[in-house]
Amino acid sequence: MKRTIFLYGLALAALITLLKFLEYRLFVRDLSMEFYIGIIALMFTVLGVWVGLKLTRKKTIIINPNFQFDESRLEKYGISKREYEVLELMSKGHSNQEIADKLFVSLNTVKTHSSNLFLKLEAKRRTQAIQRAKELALIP
Amino acid sequence: MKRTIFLYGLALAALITLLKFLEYRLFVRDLSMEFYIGIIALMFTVLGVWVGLKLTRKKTIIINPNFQFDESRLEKYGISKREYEVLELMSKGHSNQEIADKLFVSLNTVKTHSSNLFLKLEAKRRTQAIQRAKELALIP
DNA sequence: AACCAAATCACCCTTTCGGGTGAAGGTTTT
DNA sequence: AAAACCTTCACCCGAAAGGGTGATTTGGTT
Repeated sequence: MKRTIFLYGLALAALITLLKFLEYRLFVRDLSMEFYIGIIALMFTVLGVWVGLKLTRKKTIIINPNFQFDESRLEKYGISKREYEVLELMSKGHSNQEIADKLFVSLNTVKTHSSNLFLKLEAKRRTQAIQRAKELALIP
Repeated sequence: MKRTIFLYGLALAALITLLKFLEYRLFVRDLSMEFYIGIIALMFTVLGVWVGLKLTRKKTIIINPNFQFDESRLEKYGISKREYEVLELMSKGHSNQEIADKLFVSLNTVKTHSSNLFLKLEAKRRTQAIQRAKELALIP
């Protein structure tokens, strides 16, 4: 982060130097105003894109490839064991009926669990719930 | 994506209008050159940051950092570009209607694409298709 | 004993999904 | 030109999913 800011300062300094040089050329010679403005706009756009990239790249790494189950995370979101079992099967692509068969409960029960899951994970659909759960490292 | 580019164009147009206005003020009145340059630099930096953010936001959602997109895999399963776009949005938890809105096509079109996807991925449900696609390293 | 959270199930109703089929327009390949 | 493929869209219909509400049982806590 500090390095990014340092590099940003460096780039800024370089830009200003270049600008001053261009400014000199502008007033002494034949460079048109439009060209000058264009250069400035281009340079600062590039600079802005670069800064934007630098500042957001970090968020990419937040999530985990090597999954480690952590029960405290479940408590954090108030997800019970049974709900978690439903969530796991759900993420593997099973239908509610299949989940009901595997857990030896009725279809209605699975629906209740999944409804509660959606509330706790702030999801509207099961695919969204799965996505959320992965982001929260609840499931691999 | 198309929307981003469109908005970018719009923002650019607005900026240029503002620039022309400032340019007028500069030559007719009392605005200093430095001030003018500063405004331009600032505006285009902001624009650049915004564009940078827009272009990288997608990568923020990636769960598996060691994912490498490989087009040959898609060909292996006969998945077209459009179908792949649907698959991506699907895996992010969007409904068919939401996907249709994002891709600027009708709900029926999305259904067709997803049906074809299920055939090609040998899946019965969208959750299963997502699971399969991840196993096949088609999506992160 | 009283209380509470979890788990179970039911019923009703709406929305979303998914399968099947057909079709039109466009591009690429043969 | 014909064939093959992609993309787009439509209609119908049944299956699955999801929301809301209420009820019962059970195990653990107070």
